[in-house]
Amino acid sequence: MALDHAILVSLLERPGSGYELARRFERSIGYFWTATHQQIYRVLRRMEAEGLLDVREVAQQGRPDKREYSVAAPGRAALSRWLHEPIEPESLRHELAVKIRGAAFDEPAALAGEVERHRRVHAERLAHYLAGQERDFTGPGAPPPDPGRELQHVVLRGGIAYERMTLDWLDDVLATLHRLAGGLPPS
Amino acid sequence: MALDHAILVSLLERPGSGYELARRFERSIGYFWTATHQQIYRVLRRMEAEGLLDVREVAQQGRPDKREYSVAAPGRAALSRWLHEPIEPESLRHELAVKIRGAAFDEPAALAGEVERHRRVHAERLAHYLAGQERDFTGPGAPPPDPGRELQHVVLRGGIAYERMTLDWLDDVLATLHRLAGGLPPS
DNA sequence: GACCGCATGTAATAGGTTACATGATTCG
DNA sequence: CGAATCATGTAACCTATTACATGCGGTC
Repeated sequence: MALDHAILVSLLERPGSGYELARRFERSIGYFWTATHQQIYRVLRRMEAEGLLDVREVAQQGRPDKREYSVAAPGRAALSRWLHEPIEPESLRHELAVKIRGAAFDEPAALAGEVERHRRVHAERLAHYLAGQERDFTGPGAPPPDPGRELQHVVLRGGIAYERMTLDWLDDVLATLHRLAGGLPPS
Repeated sequence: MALDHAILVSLLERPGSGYELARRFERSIGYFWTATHQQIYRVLRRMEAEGLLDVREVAQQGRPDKREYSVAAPGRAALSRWLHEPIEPESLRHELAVKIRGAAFDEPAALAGEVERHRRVHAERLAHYLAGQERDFTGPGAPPPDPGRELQHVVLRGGIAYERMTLDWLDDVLATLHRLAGGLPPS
């Protein structure tokens, strides 16, 4: 049920439509929780029916109308209850690692291209996070800090640390694949 | 469909029963892919029906019989095909990060206990990985390296790097929560 | 006698992805 | 005129989790 809570947090940070939420799940919130628009619309309907959210139809000029959701009192209470419950520390789910172990039963060197592609994607994500950090937190035009922003920043620092760690690890993987491919480079 | 491939890799590394696979998914393979026994039994049945796996009924003394699965030729081909397909670099899914951002709308300090609990779990995992590394790869009794083991080792190093990064990040989170709780410590 | 480990499953539900569908407006 | 963006949804399917269920053998 964590999508429910991610939506509550995002709507508390700023009310918005399903479409806007879907876009946030491609950026900011999406750094650590993903969801597609189909899923978001489904959950929004359910949460509205459960009385956790309020809706306001907003007419717009030059654009389709939208349904702007905001968090109702019971929604806030539900979030608060969840925040005080313990959750299970979660485990990784890393498909590429399955491939790497599987490479032992195929040509290990054939995987290098795929690993390099992943490396590029992670390098882009890191650059994107760093730009966001500069823009929203550490740069000259950034708004002054407050508790909510401090917490957003520490989560972003987690994303940055994750991408840096991943890049280092993928370099290790590439070096290992090259070593296995024959030429042992000088140690 | 990645559970299928994780099972193929694990059975190629060593044939085994559903029960044994479930145990491996709590250790080694489970470092980067999780699955419960219910799911594993269901998928094994399907993969057997699809001809990807062979089964052998093994009678045991003092224990229930078991169905030992191994990878059939079509299974090996399916794995090889998958290894040559690109996969999407995946995104994090970190429930604790949702909680941290949500803490802005509750008492931030109340989250410190939960974060510390997660920190302890990750410290235990790191210790467990390091012990496994010593036992299986770097210690004196470890078997000699071969390509398959090198690849297992580089995946384990990824798990170690992940846990170290997570511990550092959780320390950052705790420091941030304490700072928000009032006393600004000397910088 | 109670509990743990080995071994296998079913059933119900929840969560998530993919494909399909519609319709307006703006930009090149 | 075509493509992209804004905006909302349905339907089918697949994947994953939780709860329930059984039975033997060994250990405390």
